[in-house]
Amino acid sequence: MQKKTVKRRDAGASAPPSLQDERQANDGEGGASDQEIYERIITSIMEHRLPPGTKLGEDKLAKIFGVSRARVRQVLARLALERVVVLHPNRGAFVAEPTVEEAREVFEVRRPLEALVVRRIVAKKDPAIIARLRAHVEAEEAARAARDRRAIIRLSGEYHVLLAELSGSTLAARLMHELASLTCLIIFLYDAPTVPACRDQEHSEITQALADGDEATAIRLMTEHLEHVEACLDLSRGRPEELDLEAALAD
Amino acid sequence: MQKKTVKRRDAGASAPPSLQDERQANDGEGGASDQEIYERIITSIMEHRLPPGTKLGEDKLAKIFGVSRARVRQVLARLALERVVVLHPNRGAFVAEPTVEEAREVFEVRRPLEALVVRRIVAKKDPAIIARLRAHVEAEEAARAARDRRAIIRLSGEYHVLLAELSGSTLAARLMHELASLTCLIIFLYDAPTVPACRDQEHSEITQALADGDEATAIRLMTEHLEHVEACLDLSRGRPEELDLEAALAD
DNA sequence: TATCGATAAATTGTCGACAATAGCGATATT
DNA sequence: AATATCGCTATTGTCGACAATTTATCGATA
Repeated sequence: MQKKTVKRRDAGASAPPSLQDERQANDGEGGASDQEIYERIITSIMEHRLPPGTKLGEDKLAKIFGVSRARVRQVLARLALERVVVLHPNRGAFVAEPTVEEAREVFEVRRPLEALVVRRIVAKKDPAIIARLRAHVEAEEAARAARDRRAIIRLSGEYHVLLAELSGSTLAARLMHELASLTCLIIFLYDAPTVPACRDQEHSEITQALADGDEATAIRLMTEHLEHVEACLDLSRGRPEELDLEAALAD
Repeated sequence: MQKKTVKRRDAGASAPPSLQDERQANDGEGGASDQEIYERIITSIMEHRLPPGTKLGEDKLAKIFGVSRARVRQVLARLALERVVVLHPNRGAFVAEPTVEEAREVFEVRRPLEALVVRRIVAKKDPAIIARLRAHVEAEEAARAARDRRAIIRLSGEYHVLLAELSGSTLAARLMHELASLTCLIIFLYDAPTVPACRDQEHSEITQALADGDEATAIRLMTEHLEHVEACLDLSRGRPEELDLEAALAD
């Protein structure tokens, strides 16, 4: 057992704010750190490569990431606390399937939280913040131009996380990270087939209002943006499976 | 004592099966559940029996609760994710010491969140909810009459958690639970020696406004309540230790 | 005597092994 | 032939032991 694993785990309490999508070849051999495993899993979930309901077997993940099962277990526990996965006792971990109620609650909490973030950003009046926001919006537009739907959804959520991080409130950033992950799951579960594709435009407009220091407009645009996203969802019916099951039994 | 090179710890042959009997270690069963351990620790933290900065040794907690270290470790990890404890790598777990910035962020997020909860409660118009709130306020008054300052602080925070739970939003309840725990830590760290003792009164008034279905008044009272609590704190200076250290070094 | 270095002790991090439980398939029975 | 029961397998839950790192103590030396 002479693995030269010189893992530097610095500051477990500080979450790296920067979000990077590096698909490093740590599959099979070479250990991955907890943070890497966490980000790989949650990115896959946000991009819907792991659909809601997917079983996340501990042994399989351990093999995939080339680490021990205990490590995977820790990451799974963290994801469960963030409600991105659910843990069934003695059954294992599954990608969460938020109910309609939970979906509404997420948007309900996000509205005032996003307004708070916007107020903080406007109060800062920092050109560097605007620059980073513009760069992110450009990345979103690039993904949209490339028709990379998965990246579009993920980047769209990450815009709000970036906003919260740049606002300077670590608490708001943490909450937004969790809510954005859940929102990605919700969108994939309930989004109507017709993609509105209006979100990039709105992110750009919000960024512009922030650049102008127009707080009222920024908050209004943000609120409308969230309402648009929620309106594009089909929350009138239950989960697909539940609906199918009910319908099948009704016949 | 002729233990010169004793590396194995099982050499003593002291049977560990029933060491540290389970007098108050476990809450009734042969072993404490994760949830029980979690609640015991967080209640102690909220009541300031575990002051900020206290080291939470894994082995000690394992002995105290009569469970294995792995179990304690899980609970500690959960508390760390809730930011009630901080984990220093290779150093252990400590009760968190929120900074002034973090304290302000907590109140900043609580304000709109509490308003959201109040709106939900008013919309429900459920007499059972009012009854439970009144019962809780009575418990607060009883603790106040008994001069049980620790219980007062804990119950004061739990009033808001109860409010969020009764509002029907599991998400809001979860967030409020975390924010209330942090608020308890903040109050113990920064509360001025002069106890205002105005909180019970305000909880009662808020409950009355909710009973009347007066949303505007309830939100106003709640907002003012939070502002009062925050105003009673001494957030103008840093943490006591930091302040002392800085002052000492300045000379 | 004070500072620096080395050794010792205690605590945390990690892992593999064992036990328990749920799911599934085979089998036998009505 | 359909169903209920029993046993098997695969996966999760738990634990104790080992390794690594930090902290404390002690001794040597200038």
